[in-house]
Amino acid sequence: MALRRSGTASPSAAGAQPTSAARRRASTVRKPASARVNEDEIYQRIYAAVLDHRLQPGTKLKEVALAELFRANRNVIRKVLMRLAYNRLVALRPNRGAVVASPSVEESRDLFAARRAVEAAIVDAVTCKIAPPEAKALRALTASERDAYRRGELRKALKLSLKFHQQLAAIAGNGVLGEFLDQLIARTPLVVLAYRGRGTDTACSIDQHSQIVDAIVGSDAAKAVAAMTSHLQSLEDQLDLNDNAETPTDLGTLFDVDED
Amino acid sequence: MALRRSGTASPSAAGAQPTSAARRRASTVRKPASARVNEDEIYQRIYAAVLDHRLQPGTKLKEVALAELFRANRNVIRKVLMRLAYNRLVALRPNRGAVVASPSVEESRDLFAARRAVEAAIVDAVTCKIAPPEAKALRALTASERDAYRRGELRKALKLSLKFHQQLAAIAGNGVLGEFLDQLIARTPLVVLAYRGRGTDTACSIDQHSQIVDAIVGSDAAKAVAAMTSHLQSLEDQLDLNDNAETPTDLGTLFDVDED
DNA sequence: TAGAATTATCTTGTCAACAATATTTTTGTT
DNA sequence: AACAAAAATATTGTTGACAAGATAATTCTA
Repeated sequence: MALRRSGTASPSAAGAQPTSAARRRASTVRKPASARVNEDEIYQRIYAAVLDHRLQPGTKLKEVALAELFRANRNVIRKVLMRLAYNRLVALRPNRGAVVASPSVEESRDLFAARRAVEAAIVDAVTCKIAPPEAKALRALTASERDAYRRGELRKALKLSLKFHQQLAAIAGNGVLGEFLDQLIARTPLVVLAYRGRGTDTACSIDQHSQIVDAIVGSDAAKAVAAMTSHLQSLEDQLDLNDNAETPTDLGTLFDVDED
Repeated sequence: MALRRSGTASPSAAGAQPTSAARRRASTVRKPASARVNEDEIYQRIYAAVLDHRLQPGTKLKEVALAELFRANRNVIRKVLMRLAYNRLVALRPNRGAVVASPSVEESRDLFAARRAVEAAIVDAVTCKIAPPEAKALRALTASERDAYRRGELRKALKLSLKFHQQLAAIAGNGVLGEFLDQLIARTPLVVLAYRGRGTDTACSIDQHSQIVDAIVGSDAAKAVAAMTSHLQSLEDQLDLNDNAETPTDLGTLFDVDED
């Protein structure tokens, strides 16, 4: 965090135009190709591209192409890829570059199990130390979440849903658990994208969020934990995590095809 | 992982001698100063130095000094420092270099709370899916741990104690939780060193480990979780995590003194 | 002599060229 | 035409030099 820099150097250096190959790949991330961007913006950009399914699992992320695309040095790209690899959003194979990660069924299950463990602990802590203003803030969050859903603003609703979980972590006040949750949240969408089944999607989650808050303000820790656990379980249940699924995207990865 | 390389280049290149400043610092890590070492060996070396208290919290880790010391490129050092920063063993301040992390009291408490959450989940999973051979392996581990203690081989005993926790994670079979535990275990010794109080130390932990195994093989998940939780709690209780402690090592950090 | 401003030195951040490895294309053989 | 070997290309890994920033030392002023 806090790696900010003033940036925005003079764009007059009319030097290197991206190669045609780089331009082709550039269309995948779709960027105005203007000023150079700093490190964590590149991170966010690629991250968003992965989550929006614009970059499918298995896609190779070549350093020079990304560097030319973002008008950044290859060194910066390298750091970004390392960060992404750390969060398991990309896989970094020695001497063979980075590819968008394709989480296995097992990994997906583990991820949700880990979320249950971590968020159960968070909810438990929150129930013990919740104060009226914080409870109010949680209520407000679920309310605006519900609003967004009713208006059909799915994008915003999803964002607020994320914020709900992170808000709980903030109230719990455990920085370490907070970091873990961030990591888990970062990895979840990739799993959801890879294995999403029938699309009840997140529609029902708002009620579940409310139930969690109810239990918390009622100081019923066991109930709150149970509500959170079943909430996450229902999310996992919406996925197609059957062993017969044969990991749809892994096929592309296996043969190393990156269709443009 | 698996970044191994054949390495061991000819040490005959009698070129650049380390500067006197670099040599002074070198004494802190104490290394024969021979052949160049690869990335994760450097990582392990610095990690061990931090845990052995040879590198006190707050000590600056300058890139060139480390590079000369390990006969490595600055780039390699940089990657190592990033990895260490990721595991919170060092703090990476922009434009100001890396220092050995000095965990706060709050962070230390959070760490143990997180361990309780994660390891509780692990123990719970283990109790559900334990098989006879694995149970036997756990027994063997605690046995050799006890042996090491009786022989006074504290170093080995500590190592086996670590292995016990990691073995549980392995049996649980959840890779994500396993990674989390690894991170937590990596950070724990720094906290223990910074805040260790009266030295009952880890002497009692062997019995507690046995109790955990007992509950597991007895298929009593609740009891096993409770045993693990109280085990970790007793470890935390051995530390001086009172707010009045004024974070002993932070003083050195504050004034940026790195006494050689 | 104490404190502030300036200069000098040291340290990290950035970059471009080179080396090593992997991938693709071409060529030759059966 | 299908397969294997070899060359050509492309991609990642490494290195050293330079720029930007921070720290330490010096000089100047009150």
